[in-house]
Amino acid sequence: MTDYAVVLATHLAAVEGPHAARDLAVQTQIPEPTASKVLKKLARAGVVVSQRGAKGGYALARSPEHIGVNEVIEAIEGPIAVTECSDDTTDSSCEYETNCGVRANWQRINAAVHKALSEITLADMAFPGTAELVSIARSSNEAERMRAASPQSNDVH
Amino acid sequence: MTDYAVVLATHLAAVEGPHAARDLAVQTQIPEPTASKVLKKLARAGVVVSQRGAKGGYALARSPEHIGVNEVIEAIEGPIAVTECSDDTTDSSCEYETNCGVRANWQRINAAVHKALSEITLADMAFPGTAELVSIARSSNEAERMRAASPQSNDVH
DNA sequence: CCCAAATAGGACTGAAACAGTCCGGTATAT
DNA sequence: ATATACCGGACTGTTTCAGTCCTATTTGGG
Repeated sequence: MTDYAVVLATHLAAVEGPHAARDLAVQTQIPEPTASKVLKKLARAGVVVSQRGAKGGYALARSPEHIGVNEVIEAIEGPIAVTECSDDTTDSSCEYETNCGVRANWQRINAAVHKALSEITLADMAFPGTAELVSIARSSNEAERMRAASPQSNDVH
Repeated sequence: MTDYAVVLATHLAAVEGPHAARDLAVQTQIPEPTASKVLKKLARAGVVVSQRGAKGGYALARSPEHIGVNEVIEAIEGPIAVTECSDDTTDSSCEYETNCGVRANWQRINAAVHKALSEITLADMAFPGTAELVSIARSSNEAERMRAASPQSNDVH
């Protein structure tokens, strides 16, 4: 579902102008009800704006270079997890300092992911420049090495 | 489960020396069978090494500063998703160029996440330096802004 | 003024993933 | 020999998720 959102948002970035949900579904090969659902979430999150009624449709809320893929992903999956250490009365879970230290640092991981994602804009996705294609080629070795490991779920979140 | 892995690995990085699964479970407040399961996966992926038999236990396979959290996370969840466009006969799913272009760029997102995660080592998690604490403070604004959005699942996976 | 087009919102369902547990097997110090 | 501790996998109940469908509500056009 998250990947659908990225595909749809990128398509909106590439073509520009309002699109009916049905048209987008056809053009992106995504089943229509699902595409509609995704677009609703994107609208709710403020990534796209919607126009109801006849001749209505969806369009990006801002210009593609000002929308990071993090916004698209978080619109679908909710905010990247922030494990709060203890907002509860019992701080018993914190009596082991080393463990608590880890949980405090957990947000560093989230921040890193968030930052990495926010640095990729829909403009990058829709109109990849040559400079960035190089960086893709360079990282393809890593990608292939990764593929060897375990065969499990997809999704980013 | 992924967060358990990070907690356990960080604990191994912080203390050093072999630890029995049971001890680790107690020290990290993680239910023992689950901790054991996680450790097995980490061993399988080569993040930690195991010593069987009496006086056995787990220890990091390498020094903490040479193990990125990406290794820990990928050991549990499998490699970060790589949506391959088409290794199939029918290239029908590629007849819409804009759509296919997106899928090609999808791996850029994965690469970015992978890179961000690999730049955080277990040493960073176990012994956070002051310099990096600054970067955490700086990014806490973002974190709080994120919190406002939608109330959904956690996990990084 | 009325109708058709199009989104908003939510209820519902079947399938998949996941956390957590448990057991029989194997290796190894004492 | 024996107690200790990891290895491997099977099993289960819960939860999440993708996908569908139905009923408003809004809006442009004849």
